[in-house]
Amino acid sequence: MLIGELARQTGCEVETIRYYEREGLLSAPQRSASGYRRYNAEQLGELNFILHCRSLGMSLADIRQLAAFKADSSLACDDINQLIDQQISKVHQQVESLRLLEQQLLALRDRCHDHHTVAECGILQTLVEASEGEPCVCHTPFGQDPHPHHPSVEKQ
Amino acid sequence: MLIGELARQTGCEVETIRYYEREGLLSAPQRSASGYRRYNAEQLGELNFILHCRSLGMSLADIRQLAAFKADSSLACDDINQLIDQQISKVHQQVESLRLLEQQLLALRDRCHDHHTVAECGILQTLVEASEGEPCVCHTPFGQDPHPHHPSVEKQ
DNA sequence: GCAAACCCTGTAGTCGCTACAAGGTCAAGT
DNA sequence: ACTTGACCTTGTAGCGACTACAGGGTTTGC
Ligand SMILES: [Zn+2]
Ligand SMILES: [Zn+2]
Ligand SMILES: [Zn+2]
Ligand SMILES: [Zn+2]
Repeated sequence: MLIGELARQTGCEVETIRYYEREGLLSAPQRSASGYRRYNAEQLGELNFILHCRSLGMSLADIRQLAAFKADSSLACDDINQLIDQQISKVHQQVESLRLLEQQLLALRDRCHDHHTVAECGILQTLVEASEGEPCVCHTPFGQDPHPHHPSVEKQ
Repeated sequence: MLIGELARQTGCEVETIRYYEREGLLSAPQRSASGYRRYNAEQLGELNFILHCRSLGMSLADIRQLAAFKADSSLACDDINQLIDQQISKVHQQVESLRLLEQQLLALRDRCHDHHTVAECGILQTLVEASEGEPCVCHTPFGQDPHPHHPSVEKQ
């Protein structure tokens, strides 16, 4: 199986497969006389493992870890559980901060209903006023502390 | 006001301020004889505007757009509303997919309770089985379609 | 014998910063 | 006058997880 066929079977782009190999996630495949990569069922499994973990939002570093555990099955699995727990709490935090963000955006959106000129747009007014130090609907929707702004979302 | 003072007043890192200037988001400030950037209240407002928008998850491209609107206030504000609407729907989608992700991770986590060896770890077993084409708890928790996996989270 | 479809390597771009390195400037203390 | 340290400057490279070429080689079918 050539790389294009593997890509078709997994739905993964050819360039991404080569990238995973470069990153040491996928073991280097055999090569044909002309240098083409030849894959077998084992590497199909390897790639599907990676894609499955990626679809669970895991980083490539996490996946490398998991693959190492897979290789040495006599180890204790506490580290696996911890890895998943960390992933869960990371995702949970992201959900929470994005939900807050959505509320803030909805409050901001509520400042402009009809279409008129920019000069009268409540959204832009709110944003400008906030930049001048006044409290804003988006960040103080329910009478919370006015400012500071920054750490609403930690990573995007 | 020098760049360090501006950084202190806004909570923004010095390097980030220079980056915003390079990206054309912040207007180039006056310079002292020795080349030091000197800021005034106007640029403090500009930077706070950017930081406020960033804290709402907007991209620098979006902020550039908003700044352009701010400059020409005779335009119709429909584009502003549309920009915010897009931001809302983007964030909403992220929330939804991350919530699904959290459920999937919790289902996976549920496969391993006690600490034992990797060979017996239900989490790793599930991941390996899924990579061999079998349905997995994480992606089919309530009897949904088994596979395909990929587009669970679109951007991270 | 030639075109299309595939494959290869290597490099650079994406986004929003962050972290240097290598140097210049300025105010205070000795 | 000299030194220390805090500040400032530019430029470049790195992060993560790809994506998009450029510039070539190979294979297949007609
Ligand atoms: Zn409006
Ligand atoms: Zn606000
Ligand atoms: Zn376990
Ligand atoms: Zn799954």
